[in-house]
Amino acid sequence: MFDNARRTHTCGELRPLDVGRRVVLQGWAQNARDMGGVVFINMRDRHGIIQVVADERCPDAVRQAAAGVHLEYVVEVEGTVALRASANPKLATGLVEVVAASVTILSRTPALPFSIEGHISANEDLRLQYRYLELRRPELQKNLIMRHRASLAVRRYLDSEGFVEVETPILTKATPEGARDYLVPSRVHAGQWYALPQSPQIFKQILMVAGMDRYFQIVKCFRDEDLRADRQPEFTQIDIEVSFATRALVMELATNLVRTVWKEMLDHDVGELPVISYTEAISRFGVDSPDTRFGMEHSDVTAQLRATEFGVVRGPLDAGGIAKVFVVKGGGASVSRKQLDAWTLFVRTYKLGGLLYGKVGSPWTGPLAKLSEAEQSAIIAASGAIDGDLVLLGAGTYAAVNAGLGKLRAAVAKELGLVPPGFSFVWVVDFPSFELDEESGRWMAVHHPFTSPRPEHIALMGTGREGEMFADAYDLVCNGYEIGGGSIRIHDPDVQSKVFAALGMTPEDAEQKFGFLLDALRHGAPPHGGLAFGFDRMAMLLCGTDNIREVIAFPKTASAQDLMSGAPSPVDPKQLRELHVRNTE
RNA sequence: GGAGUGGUAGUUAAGUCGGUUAUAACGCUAGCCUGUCACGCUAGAGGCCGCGGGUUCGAGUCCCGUCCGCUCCGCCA
Repeated sequence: MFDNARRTHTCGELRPLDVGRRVVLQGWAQNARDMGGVVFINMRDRHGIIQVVADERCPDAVRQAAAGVHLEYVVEVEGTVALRASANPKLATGLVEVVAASVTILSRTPALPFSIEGHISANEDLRLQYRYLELRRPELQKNLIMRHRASLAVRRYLDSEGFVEVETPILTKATPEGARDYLVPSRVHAGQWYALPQSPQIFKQILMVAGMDRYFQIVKCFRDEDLRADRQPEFTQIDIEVSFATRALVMELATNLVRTVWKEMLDHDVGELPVISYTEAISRFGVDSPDTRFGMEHSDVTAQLRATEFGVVRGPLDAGGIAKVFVVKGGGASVSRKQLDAWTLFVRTYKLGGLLYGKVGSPWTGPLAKLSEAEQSAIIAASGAIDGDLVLLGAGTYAAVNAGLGKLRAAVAKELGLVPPGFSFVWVVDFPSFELDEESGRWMAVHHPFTSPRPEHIALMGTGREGEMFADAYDLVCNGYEIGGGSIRIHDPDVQSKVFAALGMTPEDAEQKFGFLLDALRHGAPPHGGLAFGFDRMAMLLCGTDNIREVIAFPKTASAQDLMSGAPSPVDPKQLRELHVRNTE
C-alpha cells in the first residue's frame, strides 16, 4: 500500500506477529514521556496509536532526539517491533512497541490552543478556528469516514437500481419562492445575478423530460437562512428523481436505500417502515416529524372540556381553540415543581400561553384539580392515565397547542431519560398542498410549487378552497428528524400554471420566473416524482450525534461564519467594480 | 429580527455581601528521574477578568450598551 513511501506501516496495525520487523512510521506525537533514561512516545495517525521507546538499546543521539519530541510534533521513527514489558490493554497495538533506531522531527508546533487527547474541553469557537486540530480527534475522523462509507453505499445502491448520477449547475437562476438565495453577481452581464441552488429541483425535473428516467446526485445546496444545531447554510442532499413513478415506488426505493445504508453502516435492520398521514402525525404527536421511539402520545380533550368552568381552559376553547393532554407515567411523584415551571416557560416559546398539570389521584392535585370530577374522568378515559401519573394539558389555538405540546413531548422524554436507543423510522404522507401565510394573507406551498396535488383535489384550485387540498407528498422521519422529503411532481403544464396562479403569481410572473420549466413540461413530460435526503442529517444519525457540525469537516457557526478561514470577508473594491456592485455600508 | 445562556492565564474552570497581591488543574519553560502509558518530583513564567461607557473612595463582582460562541423562536418553497 505504501510502496512509494518511506512509511512502511500505520500506527494502528502492528501486532505481536510483527515482532522483529524493521518498520518506518510517520505520525503525530500524541504523548511524550521522558523518564530520564528512557523516553516513550505515543505516535498517532488516523489508523491508531503505537508506543515508541528509546532506551539503553538505542544510541544516545536517538534518546536525545526522542526527548526533544513535544506534543503534536510530526515525527518519523525507524525501528524494530518488540514485545512490551507491560502491555497496555487500552491500545489495539498495546502488546508491542517500536524500539527506535532513529527519530526524526518532520514538523513542529508551538503549544497547542487545546488538548487533542481525551475529552473535548475547549469552547467550540476555538475548536472551529483550529478545525484542523479538532479534526485530528478520532471521534471526528470516525464521523468523516462513516460519511464517506455512507456515500459509497448510497451510490452503489442507486447504481444497482439503474440510477445515473448527473451534475446540475451551481450557478443558476434566482427563485424568489422559498428560502433566501445566495446570489453571485455576473461580471459579463452588468446588474444581473446568478443564484446558488437551494436544491436542483427544476433541473432534475427537466432531466426527466430529457428522458433520463432515473437520476440521482449527491449535491451541495445553499439556503441563506438562519442556522440551527441540525441546519447549515450549505448542506448536502441525496437528490433522486424517477420517471413513470408512483408515490409507492419512490417510497419503496427510498426505504430500500435507508435499509441498505443502515445495514451496511451499522448492521442495523430498519424493519418495515410505518406510514401515517400528516393529519395523524399532528393529532398523535403535535408535530409533522415525530420521534416515534417512545409513547406519550397526545389526546384531544376539546369536546370533553367544552363546558368546563375552569376559565383558563374554557377561554381558549370559546375562542375556537383546542385542548390536548399527554401523560408522564408515574410523573406525579417524580416530576418536580421546578421542572414544571421550566416546561411552562418552554411551551411559551411556541405561543402556548401556559401549561396546566394534574397529578392523578383521589383527589387530583395541581391546577387541573380545579376541573370537575367528571372532566377528570373524561381525561383519564381519553389518555389512559392512572393514579400516580402526571397529566400535562395545553389549551389554546390549534397551532400553539400542537407545537407547544409536540415539542414538549420530545423535550420531556429526553429530560426524563425515556428515549430508548436505536432508530425509529416513519413515513408521513398527505401533507396539505397550501397553507395561508398570516403576514401576506396569501397561499404558500407547504412543500414546493411543483408538488402535485392529489388528483381528486386538483379541481379545488381557484375556488378559494385551496386549504382543503392535499398533496402527493411524503417525508421520511427518523427519531424526530426529517431526513428525507419528496413528492409526485406536476407534469401537466396547465396544472402547473394553475398552482402558480393559486400562489398569487400572474401568468407573466410565472413565465418570467419559471417559463423554462413550463416550456419543458409542454414538450412531452413524463409523469415523475422523487425525493431528497438530507445527507448531513442522515450522517448525524449514523454517527449517533445530534449536532450537524460533527459530521461536516468545515462547518459554519450560528452566524454563518467560517471561523477558520474568516469567511465572509470584505473584498477588494476592484473586484466589486468588475462585478458592477457597490457597497451601501 | 427576538429570547435564553456563556465569555476570568495557552486551555478548562473557581472567585462568597463590591474591599489586601485574582485562585486551581492541565498545558508551557527549566531541572531531576531507566518501563511509563492521565508517568512522577522540584522550581518558574504566564492575566486589559470579551470590548466600551457608567455608579462607587474602591468593580472580575452592580448598571447600561456592544461584540462573539452555543441553544431555541421567527425563518428554513
